[in-house]
Amino acid sequence: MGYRTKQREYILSILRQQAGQHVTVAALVRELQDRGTPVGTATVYRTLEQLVEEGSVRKYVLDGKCGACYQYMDVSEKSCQEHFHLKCTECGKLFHVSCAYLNQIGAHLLESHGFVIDHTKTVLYGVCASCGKTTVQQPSKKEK
Amino acid sequence: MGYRTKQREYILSILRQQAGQHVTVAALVRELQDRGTPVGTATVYRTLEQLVEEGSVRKYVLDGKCGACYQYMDVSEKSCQEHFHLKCTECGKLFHVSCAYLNQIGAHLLESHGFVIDHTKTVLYGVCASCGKTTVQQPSKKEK
DNA sequence: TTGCGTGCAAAGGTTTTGCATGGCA
DNA sequence: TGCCATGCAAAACCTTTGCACGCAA
Repeated sequence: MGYRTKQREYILSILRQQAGQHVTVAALVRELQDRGTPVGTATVYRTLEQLVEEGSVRKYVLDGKCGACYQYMDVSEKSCQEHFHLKCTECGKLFHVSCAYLNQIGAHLLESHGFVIDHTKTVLYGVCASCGKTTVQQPSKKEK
Repeated sequence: MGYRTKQREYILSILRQQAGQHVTVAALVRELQDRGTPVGTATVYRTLEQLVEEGSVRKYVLDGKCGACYQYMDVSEKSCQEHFHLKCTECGKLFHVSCAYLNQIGAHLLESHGFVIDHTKTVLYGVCASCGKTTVQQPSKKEK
């Protein structure tokens, strides 16, 4: 589905290169620009939409602040690579955590609670290691 | 924190009445209007922001399409600091889950990842038992 | 040649912000 | 009285859409 155009190749090239990581549309457009292969924003959106549909890319809507994030799933990971996302409420940083222990959670939720977790939309909020050292669980909003 | 203004009361009144349900800012503004107690949109946003901060209200960003959803947590639920919340993306229902297994997660995250999870902000998204029987989690986009 | 893909700009919607005014404490 | 809260409008953003042109098949 879809023609094989150079714009699509440029976009896929970046996505594959950063497979597993989160990329925003803005970052993607900037990178394309920097590489000397600029692609229109609308095209980027339209292409990503298709990729999400066909399952090559996941779309995350972490919070309205900075727009959606897209993540390329390479073939091997597409089915099994399940990891959690931790977002620090202090520094806003996003952590990808994929450890055996956490991976059991999905299975536990399903077996004991009949709940199929969607890693695409789930984000664990809290305070990361570096912020935790200095802060005393104080939800701040002023540091904008 | 914050003055006790009538606008705030109007907003809280609606939120409390629909406790547990999710409300969009647009719907809130419309309802306020219909009740003959209109409140400026900016004020609604600012008030909700405060309520989210103090934990009375939860903010959900399910998909960028229709804006964020807000959900009032009544007092009995507010103190659910030590268990997880599961929200079904199909029926929108919120589940409070507190089992020994899940409670270990907080400890694990802290010990192995230095991450202090905030249960008041964290929601696990997925498909609940009853919805899972019939649905096959298909990311659709057509039903706008 | 056909029709999808692309780019640009404009439109659309949500959320934020600046500023003067009004109300709580 | 001092400050925060409110409202309005404008701005800021992200995303979508219309339309003419270009390119893949």
